[in-house]
Amino acid sequence: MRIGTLAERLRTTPHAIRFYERRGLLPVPQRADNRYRSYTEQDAERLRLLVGLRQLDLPLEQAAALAGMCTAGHCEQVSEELREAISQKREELRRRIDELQFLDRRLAHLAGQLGSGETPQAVITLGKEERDV
Amino acid sequence: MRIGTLAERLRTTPHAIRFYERRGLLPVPQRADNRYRSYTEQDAERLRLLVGLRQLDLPLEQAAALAGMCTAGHCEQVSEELREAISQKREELRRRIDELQFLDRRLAHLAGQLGSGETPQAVITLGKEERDV
DNA sequence: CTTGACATTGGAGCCGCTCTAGGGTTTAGC
DNA sequence: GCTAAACCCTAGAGCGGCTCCAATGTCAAG
Ligand SMILES: [Zn+2]
Ligand SMILES: [Zn+2]
Ligand SMILES: [Zn+2]
Ligand SMILES: [Zn+2]
Repeated sequence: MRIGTLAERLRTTPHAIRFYERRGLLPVPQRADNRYRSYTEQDAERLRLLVGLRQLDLPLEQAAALAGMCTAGHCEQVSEELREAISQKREELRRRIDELQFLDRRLAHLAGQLGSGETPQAVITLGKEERDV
Repeated sequence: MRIGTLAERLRTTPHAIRFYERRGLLPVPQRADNRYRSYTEQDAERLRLLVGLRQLDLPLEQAAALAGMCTAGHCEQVSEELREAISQKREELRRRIDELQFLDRRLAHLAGQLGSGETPQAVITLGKEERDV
């Protein structure tokens, strides 16, 4: 299978696949006579795992490592590490969501102040730094 | 005032300030005899606005542009543009928060499946691509 | 005088792609 | 057989917004 076909099947792009390869995150595939990359079903399966793990927003290196292990049959260990990674990611998500919601409330408040005639300087307070130093 | 002092007052770093300057987002400050950057209160005020706007997570270029305009006295217009930018940013935030919450639910579901003995491959479904093509 | 904190410059590194330039190859229709 | 579209190749730049590094210069306190 050629790179475009593989990319389409996994809803990614040839660029991304080549990028993973350059980074050493995927086994170097065979080449046809015309130098086109030629992927097996096993290659595809491994990449499918990698892409799937990336969609969980795991760091690329970790996603690639887990995909490699799993393909090599260490599914138990992958399962373990994955549970751990998921729990960490969920904590990170909770923090991030809180941040974004906080920012949203701040923006709502600001919009209100601007609407009632406050100047930008007055509104972008930042605490007028010097006061609390 | 030197760059370190200014950075501390605005809770940013000398690196960041020089970075803004290199990007042409801040007026080039005067230099002392020793070639150290020397900032006036007006410089500080302008940077304060920039930093404040960045904390609202406006794009750097836009934050810098608004800070410049405001410093130049076009506060009305800034106020207008800022309201618009805030409303757009809030939409973006809503979308982003939805995404993150969706991912969080997915992760929770996955953790459950892994806990009840499913293999990673089975769980990182991705729809087993071929089916819906 | 020495030590340490501060300043200077230019440039690399982070993340994970995405896109471009400048080629070569395959494929479908006519 | 020919042409045009769509694919493939490589190497490298670019994105945002800093952060950090190296190598060097400057200055205040003890
Ligand atoms: Zn496995
Ligand atoms: Zn208020
Ligand atoms: Zn103003
Ligand atoms: Zn289910």
